[in-house]
Amino acid sequence: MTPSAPSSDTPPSRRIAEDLRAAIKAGALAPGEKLPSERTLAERYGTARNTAREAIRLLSEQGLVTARHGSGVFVREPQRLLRLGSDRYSRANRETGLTPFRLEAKRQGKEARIKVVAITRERPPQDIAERLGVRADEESVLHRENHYFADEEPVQIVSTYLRWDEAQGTALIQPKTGKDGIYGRLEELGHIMTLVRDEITARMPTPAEAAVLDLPSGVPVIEVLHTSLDQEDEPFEVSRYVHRADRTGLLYELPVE
Amino acid sequence: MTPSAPSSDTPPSRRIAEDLRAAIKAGALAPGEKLPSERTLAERYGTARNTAREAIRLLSEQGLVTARHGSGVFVREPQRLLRLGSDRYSRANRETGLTPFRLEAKRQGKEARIKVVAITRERPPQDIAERLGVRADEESVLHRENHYFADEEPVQIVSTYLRWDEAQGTALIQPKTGKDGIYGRLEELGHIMTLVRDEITARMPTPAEAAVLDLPSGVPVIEVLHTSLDQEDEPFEVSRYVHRADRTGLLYELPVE
DNA sequence: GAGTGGTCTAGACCACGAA
DNA sequence: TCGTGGTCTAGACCACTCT
Repeated sequence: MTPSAPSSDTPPSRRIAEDLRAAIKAGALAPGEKLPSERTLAERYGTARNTAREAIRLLSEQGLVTARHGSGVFVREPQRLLRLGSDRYSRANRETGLTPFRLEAKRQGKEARIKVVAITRERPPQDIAERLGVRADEESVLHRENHYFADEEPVQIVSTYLRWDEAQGTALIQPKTGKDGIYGRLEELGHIMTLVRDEITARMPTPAEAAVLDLPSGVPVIEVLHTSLDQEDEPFEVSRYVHRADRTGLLYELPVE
Repeated sequence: MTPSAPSSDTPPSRRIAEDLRAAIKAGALAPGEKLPSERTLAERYGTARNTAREAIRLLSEQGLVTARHGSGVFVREPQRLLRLGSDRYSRANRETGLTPFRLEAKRQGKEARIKVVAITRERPPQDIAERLGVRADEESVLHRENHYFADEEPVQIVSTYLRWDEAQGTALIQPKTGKDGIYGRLEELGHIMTLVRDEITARMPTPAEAAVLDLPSGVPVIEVLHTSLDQEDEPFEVSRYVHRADRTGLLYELPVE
């Protein structure tokens, strides 16, 4: 709103950043376009290269530009979002034979791929244990970790936790869980999904997440802690979704009253 | 996961950052605790001060630490989240006489304050116009902008958009909208809220938002584009919520099928 | 006043990408 | 090969906080 006068006392690095930001917002620097090089900016503003570099760092922290080593700094292109709707858990969608992720990817003409990273018995993290109703000090859960790709680009990390005593010896500990996926198997175990609870936060990625998701700086992740409750209001599955925020939108539709 | 061996070829700044990150995760550096000063780190690792500084910058980008000018760099303390539940739009809650925000703040023993920043007639942004079903090339909406504070700390920016032709001349253009707030007035205009649609994304804040919300670096915002639909499935109110992500969690509970 | 982070300089060498 | 960003050095001065 108030441009707050990038006046004389604002340091050069911010001045440069302000100018570039304005140029980007005004469209003078279009998405995908290359910014002047650090050395050029430095000369143009009569500063040291590090000062121009600091300006660009500020922009990249804001998610406006991405540096590509060896080739330049570019205005980031707005990404089309994968819209994950609140109907993604519904049985109707399940019966298409496509998982919600595949469905959404297909809608955008992208190829979905899911990589099974790990299927292990573990001690659950505290927040998972609380929600699943199991002990955090025992190896009480089966942990399935998957990475999801759209057109070979990683877009989400999913960690699913199930009670070990239920999963043990079933297809749930196999890479391929069969028709309708894990929810199909869980239904056979007597769990009809009747209510889901999604707890949503956002934060900056850990270095490990940034590596897996191939995240440039200035892109946060959305974390969804998802709990499935059955016909007896018992939680039977908890998952942690970590989405790259520049590729993902969530959509919740709910009746009021 | 794989610590990926912070080996000999990783640059000193990352090495320092890795070490500090490990110390924080292990609890050797507790939340609220002060890190060694940049000059101390530089000496300890035998580098220039700028290199130690770069390490700290990496951590602050990850949201792990906050620098306080003149006093030091501190491990960020986990904040208790304001949990905004999907029942926040329900009439039942409305009838407590407290807005959802006041309700949640009260639950945490915090004092809520709402500041009316602007009430103006405007041309709506494109995304708002689409959802409200009005023209984007005319001054077709009333825009109410509010800032929300918990214990005098800003936590969200809310921009509410209503059709100008409806709002004009009613209490909706007043700072105080009367009993049950704007939804009370909109109900008098014949709009019963029957369905809400929330579209959720996360991103880094703009400089203006960072200023209003008093955001340290490494803290993203959650943006919720909220649409209220009435008994005829017509949208009658669209709001954009911008929450600081380190203070806000969203909670959606929904029946399946 | 002493110690802290914030900003800047004027260099240097390296790693990567495109031609 | 050349231009780009990535990292680093060894200084400097300023602005802020705390005591």
